[in-house]
Amino acid sequence: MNIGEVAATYGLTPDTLRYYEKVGLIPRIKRTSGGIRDYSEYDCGWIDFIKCMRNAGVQVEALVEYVKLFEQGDSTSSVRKDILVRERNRIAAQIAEMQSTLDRLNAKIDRYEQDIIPVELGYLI
Amino acid sequence: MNIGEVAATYGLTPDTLRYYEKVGLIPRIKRTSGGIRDYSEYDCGWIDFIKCMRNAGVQVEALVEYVKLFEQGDSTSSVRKDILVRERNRIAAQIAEMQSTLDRLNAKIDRYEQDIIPVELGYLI
DNA sequence: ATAGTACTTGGAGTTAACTCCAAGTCAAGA
DNA sequence: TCTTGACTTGGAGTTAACTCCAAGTACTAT
Repeated sequence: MNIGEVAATYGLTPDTLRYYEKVGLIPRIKRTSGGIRDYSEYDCGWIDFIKCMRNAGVQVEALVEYVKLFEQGDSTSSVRKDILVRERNRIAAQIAEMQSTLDRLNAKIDRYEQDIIPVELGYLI
Repeated sequence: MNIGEVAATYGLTPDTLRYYEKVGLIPRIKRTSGGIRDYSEYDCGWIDFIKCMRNAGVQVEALVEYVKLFEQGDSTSSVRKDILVRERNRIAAQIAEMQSTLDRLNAKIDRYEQDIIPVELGYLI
């Protein structure tokens, strides 16, 4: 698969894929004899994983760290796990925060729907 | 309350509060005779609301739009509600996305804990 | 009265994560 | 073979959301 096909498949742009490779967010992609990137299934697996993590707000830097350790082999397994645990916790905390904002927004929308006249601070805004 | 106290109360910096006011994310704050910002309870209510929304990832621009409409009075009520609904839906979608990433991460962490040797794509990364 | 700290402003600088550009190369169809 | 569109690179530009700075003013404690 060339870069355009991969980009279309995963809903990214070729520029983003090159950027990801440049900063080490995905391993270096092999080139054809003409110098064009040829993505393997393994590469696509990484892209899928990275896309999933980025969509959840995991920072590029954390993922770069993970990829780097992964390439260093089995000995880095426990550090890698620590990174995953740390990011998992971050995401869980973020979900909790967003859930409470969601509740607050729903309450506010309800008041808009019931045409409640704002009378005190909590209802005002 | 002056800017330092409000910043400490809400875990923001004075610079951030000035920035929020500058771009219209909170209404303009009244000044003392000496020109120093004096935050009322009403102002703090806004700050609390804005902080909550920002923590959930609602964009500054969307909130500016909301505040602007709010200042225009009751006639903008339904447009304001639409903004809230739109942002509510965005947050709900984002929570769903993060939840699925969380599940994936948890599965991956489990495999790390069980020392499962990566054999195929899904397990590899 | 004075020292010290926190406040004011306009505007410049920073960071993350892309996104775009120019100049050139490769590959597939007519 | 030629055209056309996608690919290559290094590097510059963009956007959002702050964050910092300089020069000056205001309040607070001694």
